[in-house]
Amino acid sequence: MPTRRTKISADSQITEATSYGPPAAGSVKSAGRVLRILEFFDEIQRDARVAEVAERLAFPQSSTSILLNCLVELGYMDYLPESRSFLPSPRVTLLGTWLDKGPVRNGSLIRMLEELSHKTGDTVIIAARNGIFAQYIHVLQARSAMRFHVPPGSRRLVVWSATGFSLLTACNDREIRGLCTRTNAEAALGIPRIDTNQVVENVGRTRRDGYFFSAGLVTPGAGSIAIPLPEGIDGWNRALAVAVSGPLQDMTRRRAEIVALLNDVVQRYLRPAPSA
Amino acid sequence: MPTRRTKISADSQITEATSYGPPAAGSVKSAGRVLRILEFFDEIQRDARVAEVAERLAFPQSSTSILLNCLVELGYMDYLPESRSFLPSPRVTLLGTWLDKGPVRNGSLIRMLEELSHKTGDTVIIAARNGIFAQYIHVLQARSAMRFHVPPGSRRLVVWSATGFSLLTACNDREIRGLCTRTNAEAALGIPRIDTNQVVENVGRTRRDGYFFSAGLVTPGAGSIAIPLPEGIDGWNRALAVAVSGPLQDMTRRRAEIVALLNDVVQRYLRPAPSA
DNA sequence: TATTTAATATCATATATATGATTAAATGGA
DNA sequence: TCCATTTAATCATATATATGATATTAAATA
Repeated sequence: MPTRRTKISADSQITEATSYGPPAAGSVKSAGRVLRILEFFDEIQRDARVAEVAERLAFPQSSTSILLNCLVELGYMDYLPESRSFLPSPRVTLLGTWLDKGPVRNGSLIRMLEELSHKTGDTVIIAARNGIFAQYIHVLQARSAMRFHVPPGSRRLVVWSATGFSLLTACNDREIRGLCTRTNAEAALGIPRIDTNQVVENVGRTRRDGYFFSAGLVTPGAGSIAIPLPEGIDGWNRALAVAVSGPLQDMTRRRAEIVALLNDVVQRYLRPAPSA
Repeated sequence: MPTRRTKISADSQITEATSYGPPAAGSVKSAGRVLRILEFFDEIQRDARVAEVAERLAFPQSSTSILLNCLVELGYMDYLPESRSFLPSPRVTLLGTWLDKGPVRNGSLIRMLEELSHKTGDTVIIAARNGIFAQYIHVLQARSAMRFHVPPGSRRLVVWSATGFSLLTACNDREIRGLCTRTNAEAALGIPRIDTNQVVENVGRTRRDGYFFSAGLVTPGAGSIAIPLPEGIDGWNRALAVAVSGPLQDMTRRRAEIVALLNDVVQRYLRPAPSA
């Protein structure tokens, strides 16, 4: 039996957030908060005051105040005295720009998401694999009235979610089965046991169809249509998947339309020239 | 006597790092560390192990280990088991991308810096104003043997540095004088008193010449040539300045050449079409 | 201007984090 | 395989942070 280093760290880091679903707790509180604050601004795309940040992220007002002022001090936030509001500084924009010379950095991935969001009105998600999870690394919230709010950073089991199946299309069956075993071992806390054969089958279907339709697979009442992005899309060969998510009824009805749209935008934004 | 809110928070946040120069302490330790880690990867542009990060950033190894694993947990870092190394995830790339539809986001600012770095071999800096400081929000380290290492986040007095004078070209004399007063009040801890008239004169010269040459103004033995960037370059009207920095002798000798190069790259990368 | 309301900073302290020392694991030779 | 070496995780605890309550400030209104 090979000892797995990974297992150790996973155990120690995942405390009460051991289960899947909602965001990861993350052991260092303010570390996570800083990033959630930056993502919050990413979501609202305007300046915001202490009270608003505190409320939306459910941080205590006093802590939020201290943290925001600390970020100003460090040069990652600007303070706008006239409105007593905060806004990420250009220093943030530069973080991570080097990572990707391709679609992420040049903005075509973002533009693609914006078109998807605009044309569907639904929640649009990019997911990447993180351990046994598919983690939502970027979320454009739905603009429709009836909507599920999906916080960025949310996780779903990679072996049991629409985005997960899409991510797994890049893996062979042996790897997939290994992940199922690992998932059943690590995440087996009240979660129904994952059926390995069914996972392999679902991934296979995703490969054949080019997408996966989830009808309330994780969230009852929610439907998701996910497709894998072309490999190498992010510069270092890490699989990514995009999903459109909304009320199940809605997704079911518009399934064909959304699948067509997804294929279309991927084709237009990500295929043509992978040059800068 | 008007009460200034800003003053209060400045006092409480700036502890022992009250003086200018080296990086700001920032009150929330791990908040700052997270961002310094991301910037570190920005600097080395490859994966790195715990030990290396710990050493280069002078964090304790144990703290570094915990923090990196926490970032993996949160989905901001990828762990590469085969090399036991870490690398920022695509989630980081998306932070702050919305902020700027212009040169920062589309990469032309970055490409401009890269060309500057390549052609001069010297340290290349972008600075933005942060309170009474010009803060280095992005730094490409020199590739020459004899070099000063300039950590990103470093600060200089905006009223007494090459980048500062460049940033102040966007301000009128009244604002500049106000900043001098404020600087003398807030930062007067062993720093020679700033001569307001001389500051106004230096900014004026920067306006006329289009650049400012600093001969060891802050760091003895170091020379800097700074120029203001066109306004609105970052999408929300925040002044930015670019500087090339190196050994004073070197800078003095190549002054004309570097000034010409700076003007040239700004012209080529940032003037043409401010469209996406 | 005085008063009310809303928003944010500050304070003391309970609590979570950061750290040096240690243990455990992985790697590379003999 | 075993040992030496390198690297990273873990532990207990000193220390720094997070927080509810409160004071302060600014804005809105009379």
